[in-house]
Amino acid sequence: MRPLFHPALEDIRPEAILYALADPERAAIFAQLAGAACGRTCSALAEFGERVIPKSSLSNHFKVLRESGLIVSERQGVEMLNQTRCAELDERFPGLIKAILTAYGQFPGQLKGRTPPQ
Amino acid sequence: MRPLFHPALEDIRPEAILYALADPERAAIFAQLAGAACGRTCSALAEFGERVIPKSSLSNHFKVLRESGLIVSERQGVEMLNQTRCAELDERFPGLIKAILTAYGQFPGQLKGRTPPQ
DNA sequence: TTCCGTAGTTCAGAAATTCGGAACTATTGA
DNA sequence: TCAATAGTTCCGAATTTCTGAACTACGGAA
Repeated sequence: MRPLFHPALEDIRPEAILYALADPERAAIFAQLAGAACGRTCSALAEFGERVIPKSSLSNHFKVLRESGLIVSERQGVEMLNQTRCAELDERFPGLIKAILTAYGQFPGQLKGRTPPQ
Repeated sequence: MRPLFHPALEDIRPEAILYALADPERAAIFAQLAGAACGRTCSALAEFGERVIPKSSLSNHFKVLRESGLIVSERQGVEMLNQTRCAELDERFPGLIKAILTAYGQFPGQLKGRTPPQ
């Protein structure tokens, strides 16, 4: 298992962010992470409406989000804890993440992940 | 030659916009259109740094931009005049287009299209 | 220490998408 | 009618995406 790669803030590229969030499943995962108070595991975000995302696909989604610079993942025992890099990102690309999440937010049917438990 | 399709404003989807602009070539084309005072033809935007974009690829880029709702294309004699739908889009997805163009703008090497003649 | 269960990663082949040259269509002007 | 220009469509090759199956990593129980 190779160590997880996280790009430095200055290496984050806009096209990678747009690519990562152009997939509604990934956008839903990211939106849930952005809405959660604390980090969340991969498997906690495996539902997208009716569909249960296969775990290899889910793993790949997290990899894309991580390597594009949108999230940080940290191993916590058996699980991975994932968190957004929203604050950093907003410094680098002002308004970008918020505008994207707002745009998706206008499509109630679009971000179909399970509502995070409070 | 089938007639050109342009989605209605309310049918424009955020994932389509992100997908279209996740490609640096398309983003460069769009940025130039956004910066131009008047509409521009396809062939006027065929350069991306060193590379000359093949015309079938260029045609496809314009199709993707058009069908995602980012531009309108109108035949003007032999040519096509292309313009952005920035104003409309900003109403629907506030701040989105500007944030994306600003993000790309931070990478001088990224948007390599030819500078439009004044 | 070994074994088991859970969480996530990696691999590999199938399916889908993208790329771009060549052929085609549309329009204008001679 | 013909030639030239601008852009589109077609289609095969190359690349990318998807996902089941096998694998790795870690923790807990005995």
